[in-house]
Amino acid sequence: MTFDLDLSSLVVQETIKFKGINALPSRNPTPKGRVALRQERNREALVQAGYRVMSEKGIDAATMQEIAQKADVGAGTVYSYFKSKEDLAVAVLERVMHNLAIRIEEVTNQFSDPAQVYAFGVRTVIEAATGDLRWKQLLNRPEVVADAMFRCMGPFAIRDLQNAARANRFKVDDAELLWKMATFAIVGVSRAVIQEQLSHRLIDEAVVRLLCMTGIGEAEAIEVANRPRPALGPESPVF
Amino acid sequence: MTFDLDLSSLVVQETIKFKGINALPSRNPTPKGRVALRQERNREALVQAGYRVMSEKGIDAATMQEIAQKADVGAGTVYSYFKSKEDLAVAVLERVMHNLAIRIEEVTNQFSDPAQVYAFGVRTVIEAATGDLRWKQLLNRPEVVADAMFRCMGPFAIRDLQNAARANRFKVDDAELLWKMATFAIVGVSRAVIQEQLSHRLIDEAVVRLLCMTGIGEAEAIEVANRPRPALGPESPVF
DNA sequence: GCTAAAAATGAACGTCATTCAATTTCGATT
DNA sequence: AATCGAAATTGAATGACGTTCATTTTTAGC
Repeated sequence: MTFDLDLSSLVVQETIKFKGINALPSRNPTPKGRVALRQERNREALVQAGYRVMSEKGIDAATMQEIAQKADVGAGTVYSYFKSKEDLAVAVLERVMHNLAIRIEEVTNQFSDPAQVYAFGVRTVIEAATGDLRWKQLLNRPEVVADAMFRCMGPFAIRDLQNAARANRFKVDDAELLWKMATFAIVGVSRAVIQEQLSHRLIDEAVVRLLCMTGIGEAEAIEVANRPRPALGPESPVF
Repeated sequence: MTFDLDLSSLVVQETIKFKGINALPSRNPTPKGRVALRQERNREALVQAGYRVMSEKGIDAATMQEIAQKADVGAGTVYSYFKSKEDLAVAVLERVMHNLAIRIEEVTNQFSDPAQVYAFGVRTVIEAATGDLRWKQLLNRPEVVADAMFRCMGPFAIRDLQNAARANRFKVDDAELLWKMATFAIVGVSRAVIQEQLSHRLIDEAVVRLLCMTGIGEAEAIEVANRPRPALGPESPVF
C-alpha cells in the first residue's frame, strides 16, 4: 500500500458516477453545469446532515429519513450519492478525520522531532474523541472510526513513524501494521474513557503506551509524551 | 475494578431471573426441578445456536428466528433468556473467549517467565482469530469481541502483566488500561489480516509490538516473541 | 385430578433501509 | 422558444427483522 500526501487526495472515495457532462464548456452561462453544482451541494448537505444526526443519535439509530430531510432531499436521492447507510457513515467519518488531520498537521509541521509529531497526533486524536460529546455516539461503531482514521490520518502517521525510524528515534519495522494497531487502540481507549470504564486521567499513560509500541523505550516515551504542547487551531465551522 | 481469578466466575452475566424454585429438595424425584433443567438446556442451546448462526452469517445478519429455530425454542422464548440480540451476541462471545482463555491457561501455567505467558496469550488469540474462519464474521463487530476479550481474558492477562511488572520484566503502570488497548489492537490486527489488508506474516511483528507496549524494550520483545511455543490443547466440541 | 403460577409460543406490530415507477429537471438541438 | 431524450429526483411501497404480548402449555404442590 502506498500513500499520497497531497492533502486534496484525502477524500478517499467518490461514490458517484460522474457521466460526461459539460463536454463543451464553451461560452455557456453554465460553465460547470447546474447539475454538477447541485450535486456538489447535495453531497455536502448529506455529509453534514449525516454528521449531525449520526453524532447525536449514533450511526445505527440515525434514520435515512431524518438525514435526507435535514439535507433537504428526497429519501431515495441519498442512494444516488451513497450506496448504503454504511457508506454514508464512512464518508462522514472520513470528513471528520480529514479535518482533524489537517488541524493537527498545521501544528506539527513546525515541530522538528518526528517522535514528537507522532506523539502530538495520537494525543490530539484521543483528546478530541474523549473531550467532544459529538464523538460519543460515533465511537459505538469502532471499526468505522478506526478505519477512517487509518485511511485519513495514515498518510501523516505513517510518514511520521518512518521519519522517526530513520532518525533512530523509533524502531519500527512495519509502519502500516503499527498504525493499524494504534488506530484500534486509540478508539478502544477513547470508548472506555467516555463510558467511564477508565479514568480520564489515564490519557497521558495511553499516549506513553502508544509511544512504547514504536520501540522508543519507556523512559524516552514518557519524556516525549510530557513535552509542552501548542494549542490546536480552530475547527472548521461544521465539523 | 477488581478481578476474581476463580475460573467458574468467568461466566460474566446471568441474564435470567431465577425465582425460588425447589425450596424443598427433599426426597423428590426432581431434586433440581424440571424447569431449571430445561432452562439450562435452553440457554445452552441458544448460546450454541447463536454461535453457529452468528459465526456463519455475522452478528448483524443472523436472525433471531433462525437462532430460535436451531435452538428448538419459540422466537419469543429467546427473550426470557437474553434481553436483546446484542445481549445474546455478548453471551456467545464471552463463551468463545472463556473457552479459549482456559485452553491458553492450561499451557501457560507451566511457564515460569510471566512475560512469556503474556506473549503466548496474545499470540494465541491472534492466531485463533485469523486462522479460524468462524471468527471472520464475528470480527465485524470489533467492540463486542474486544469487550468480551477484555472481560473474559482480562483476569489472566492483567495478572500476567502485573506478575511480569513485579519481576521487572515489564514496566506497566496501569495493567487494565494496557489490556484495554491490547484487546482493541488485537482485534484490529486480526480483522486486517482476515480482510487481507495486512499479510498473515505480520502476526509475529504484531506480537512484538504488543510486547513493546509493556515497556519491555524492543530487543527483549523480539526475543520473547520468538521463543518456541507448545501446542494448544484441543478445543471443546462446539466452540 | 385440580389449580394457580411460571414459562413458552408464534402471530402480529412497528420500525427502518432500500427499491422503483412516476415525475421533474437539464441541456443540447432545431 | 419549443422539443426531446437522458439523467436526476422523489416519496410511497416493499420486505426484512427485532421485539412484544395475548394465548396456550407446562409445572409442582395439594
